[in-house]
Amino acid sequence: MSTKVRPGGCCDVPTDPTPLPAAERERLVAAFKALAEPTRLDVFRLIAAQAAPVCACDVVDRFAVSQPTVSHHLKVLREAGLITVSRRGVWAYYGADRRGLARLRGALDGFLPAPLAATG
Amino acid sequence: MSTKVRPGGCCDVPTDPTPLPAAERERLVAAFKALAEPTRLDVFRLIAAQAAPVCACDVVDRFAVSQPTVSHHLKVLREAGLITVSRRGVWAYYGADRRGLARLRGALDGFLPAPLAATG
DNA sequence: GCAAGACATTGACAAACATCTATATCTAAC
DNA sequence: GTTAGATATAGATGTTTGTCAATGTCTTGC
Repeated sequence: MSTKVRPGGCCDVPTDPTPLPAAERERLVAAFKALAEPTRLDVFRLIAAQAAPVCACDVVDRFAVSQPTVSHHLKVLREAGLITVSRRGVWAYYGADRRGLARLRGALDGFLPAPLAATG
Repeated sequence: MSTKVRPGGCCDVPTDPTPLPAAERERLVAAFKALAEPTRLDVFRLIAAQAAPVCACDVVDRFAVSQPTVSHHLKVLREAGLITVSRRGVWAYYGADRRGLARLRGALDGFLPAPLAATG
């Protein structure tokens, strides 16, 4: 409905968006934040482009920032649920977490109202 | 390919991700950054959930931050290509820019390598 | 023209963050 | 056990950013 006349007469009352649990919202914000930094986005894109997990040393080699900075970015991406890590000996291998990407995509789709999301 | 043996023997050389033009990368980062702030994400969700554009005054009414702060968030979202604004008299109406959302979604899909993106 | 109201801009400030150097931890090889 | 190398953590620093109060701009109605 929402045909209530406003005091100022500017418009109708907006409808409420789909409820978003606090935990899910926090995770979503963390994921967006993780991808919102140029270097970190490139790190993620490198990792996500591989068929197999990438050695951390290769990530360090590819970027113009220091090893601790790369390590920090990897940690942020991991805590955002976008990549996973597995260790073999002294090496750490990072791979894209497809569930994280799927969650992000699902959230994007959920932003639009149902009728419009279907059309375009 | 990429079966080259590394000096350290840790792994294969990672393949290059899909090239991302600087301008497109910048726009992508701006969009992620715009959604990476809790209040701003909620503002966007409110706007995107509507079938028709929302009056700015309604956004101000709904959030616990000041009017200038809301105005700032709206500007960030607009400059990120996620919402558009149209004015009628003294009022400003904000609506979701579906192209911005589509662009974001397309980027997410492009992160994974082709074979995996199809399956997962 | 003037007053009122809606929205945008400015300037200031505290918190968050990306980055570095230095150091710690942990594994493998000898 | 000691050394070397890969990765993670800690502390410091300059920049970015979210927020507010104050003010500016622009439109409407009298």
